Amino acid sequence: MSEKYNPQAIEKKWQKVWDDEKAFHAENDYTKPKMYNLVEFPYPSGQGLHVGHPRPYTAMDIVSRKRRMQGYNVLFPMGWDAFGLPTENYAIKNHIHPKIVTHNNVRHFKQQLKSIGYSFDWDREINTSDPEYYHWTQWIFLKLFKAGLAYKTEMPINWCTGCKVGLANEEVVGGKCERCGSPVIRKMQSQWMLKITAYADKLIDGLDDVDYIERVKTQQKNWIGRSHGAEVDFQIKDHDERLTVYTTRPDTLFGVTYMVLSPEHPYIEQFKDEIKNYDEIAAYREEAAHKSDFERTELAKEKTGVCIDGLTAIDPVNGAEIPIWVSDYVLMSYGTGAIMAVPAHDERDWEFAKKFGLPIIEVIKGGNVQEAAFTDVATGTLVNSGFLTGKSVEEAKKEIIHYLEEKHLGRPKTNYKLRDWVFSRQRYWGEPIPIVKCPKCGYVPVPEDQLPLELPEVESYMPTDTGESPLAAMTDWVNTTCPCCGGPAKRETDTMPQWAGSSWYYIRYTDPHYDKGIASPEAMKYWLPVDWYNGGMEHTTLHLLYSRFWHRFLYDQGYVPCPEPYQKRTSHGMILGANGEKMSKSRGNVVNPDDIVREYGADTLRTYEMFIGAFDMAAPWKEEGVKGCRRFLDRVWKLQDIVVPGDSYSPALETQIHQTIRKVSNDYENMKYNTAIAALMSLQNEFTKAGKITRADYRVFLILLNPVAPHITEELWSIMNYGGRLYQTTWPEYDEEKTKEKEVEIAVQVNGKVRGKITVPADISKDDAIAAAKEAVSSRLTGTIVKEIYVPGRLVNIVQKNG
RNA sequence: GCAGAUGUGGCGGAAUUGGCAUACGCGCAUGAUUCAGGUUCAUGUCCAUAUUACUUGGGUGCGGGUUCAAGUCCCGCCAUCUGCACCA
Repeated sequence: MSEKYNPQAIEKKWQKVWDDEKAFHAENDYTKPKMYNLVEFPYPSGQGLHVGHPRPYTAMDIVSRKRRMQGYNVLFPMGWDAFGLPTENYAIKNHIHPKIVTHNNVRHFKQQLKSIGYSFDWDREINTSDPEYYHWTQWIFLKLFKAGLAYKTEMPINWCTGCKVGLANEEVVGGKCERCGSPVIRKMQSQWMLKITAYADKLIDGLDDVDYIERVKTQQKNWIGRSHGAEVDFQIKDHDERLTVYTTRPDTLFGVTYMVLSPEHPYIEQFKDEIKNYDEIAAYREEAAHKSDFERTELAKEKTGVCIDGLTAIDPVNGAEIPIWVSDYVLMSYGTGAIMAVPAHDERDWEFAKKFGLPIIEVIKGGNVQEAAFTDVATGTLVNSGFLTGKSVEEAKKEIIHYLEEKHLGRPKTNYKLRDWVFSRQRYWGEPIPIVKCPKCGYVPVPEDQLPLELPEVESYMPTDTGESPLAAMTDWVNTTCPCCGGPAKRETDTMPQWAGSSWYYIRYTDPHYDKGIASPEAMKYWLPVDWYNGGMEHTTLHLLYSRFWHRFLYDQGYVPCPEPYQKRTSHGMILGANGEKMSKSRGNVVNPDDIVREYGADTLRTYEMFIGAFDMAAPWKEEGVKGCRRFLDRVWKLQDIVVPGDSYSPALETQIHQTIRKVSNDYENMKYNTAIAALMSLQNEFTKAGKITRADYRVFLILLNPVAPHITEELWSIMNYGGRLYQTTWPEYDEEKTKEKEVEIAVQVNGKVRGKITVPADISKDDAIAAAKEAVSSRLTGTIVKEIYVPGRLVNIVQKNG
């Protein structure tokens, strides 16, 4: 009789063996077939790992372990996205240097990850807050700057009127500061920006050449939001100036009944003296400044606005005089900050027109525009539209743009919803932006041989009263000389956002200690692109897009060998709390993986995380389910007591074993871990029921289970004396012929309802199958048979008509 | 509001992409083992209905439709979840 399964002892033992043997070291042997598997590196927060982290990590660990056994040189690295706001806030509160906080958190995370037995190559560990790492983050920024893709502009930020600091959106709760409760307003601040919009087309088109799950592609495309439309110029009455708007529907130009300016539109100041109700408009603008873009568009149901008294626009096609309004549903950040409103054919315009009693003119036939906006582009025909009347929407678009171009009243224009990337943070715990501000030379890059520009030690991590970074108080550090003219100058005190370090980390893993560049050309040529990158859906539009942007830029500059960083992208679902809600400290439903490892073992944790449900869907954590997985592993452990000699599979189970090898091999690659485990459970049930298992059966079973539960299988491998290490074994093959059943049970339906079942040879002919089926349900065949359907291996359906 | 997804037993979820709905696991019930509890093992478990039978009917969020056949395809609703650019 075997000893009791004791995961705590077994797991520690094998983790040490793997470490000592450098079992999962990615070799720099560039002649082998490679596979680069990547998971999103964690932000080492003070809370430690929660059970959401192991889901993607275990999934990719399974693929990595399997591929190693199939002969691949696998790179499966791990590191730390270590700069960030919560660490800084913790440091401010507790007066501890963020470096120390980060160090402690990383130590804790690493110990947790090690206890789960991941096959990471720890020799390639990186940390974005390490100067040796951010040296190259800063270097990339300088390249962007020199290419004209980094620039400074005035941007509104969230400003806490109490703390007098800039706040992250997340720190603003209901328009108030999360910490002190004071109102938050939008304040203009000079910010570094990266011109990601210059790469909008490349980022869309690049998606054609990569293997991303469809919803990631769709979401990125929608986020970039490319639309083809036109800019139209409206003359302002009695002035030389024209008001330019962007529209995707120039065909509806005859239906314009008013214009709307964003409250921040420069014309409001420019025409201040002409506007009779300027005070009212200024008050409205003040009010809008308290709302975020999100709130402004969300409050769509209660539209607000003020009509400008004193300015009128002229319709370029029919000369009609059109009133100009100001409303916050128009955003300065999209298009030109002004729109032409066509209430008959746009929902937001329609609601606004209804509320303020503005006219609604139908220009496309098909709906009842007094009841609702008619927005169907496909079927509509133009009416009330002068020379466009009678044309389809498509034709009218072309014609009107042609007309506007000819008269110099407009032009075709492609627009993007994507906005440039705000790259400045007025914070301490981030990469210093390596720029010097010289009164003579302007913004001057720090020479590359002076990188890394290290973060100086400061006394307080609190931003200054003026909203500048804490670095601004470090006069020794701030005051410097201009690298260009040698005169006195000041350093930039803003730091980079956390996204910076994570935008290129996958490059650094290929050669983490290289000191002449981001990584050696040989390492990049061999390892890049990442073959498979798995991460959360929540990173689709920000991190994933930002890193694709940086990579594409580096490619255009000749620094990386391929245009796209990630060949394949998949996404995991969230692990929710037992109550079906997102896990969070405030909801009190967080589960710590340490507790699961301690009570049930890492292999049970891994198995449950994979068995919990479809990998790409959210699933609630249930401790009862964990127990079921532990029971499964207990049964696997006990199989050792019923092993019988035998170099081949049990004849009775041979078909099922070959089927299981096929299913598990395919399911691991297709991220269907739950059904792979279900198939292994079924096989284990068969072994237990049979009361015996041959050495060959057990051997292949252990290999198949190994990627999911590496410790217990390695231990059993050793107990069974199969020789060597399981992790060094070759992945099993299956024989397609041997997966085929000799006999199959098929359903017999009469008029689509199952009325019986028959067992027939798998290769039975259609006629024989139908004949056998008819016999099985003969008592029910009372009418005239009108149709007979045979689906091989599935069913026979006999359709009859009575009477 | 915009964008992306999801909805199947008491619960987590399967279903080869139009072919026997509910695999696998949990829970529960009954029995065995045990002084007992736990563990372990065996059997059963979609709902209703009938039965000393292998009965009959219903059933994949709701309402329609296509088809010999629909969880799967089409049209229209409803509900829930995720993201929205300074959390990462």
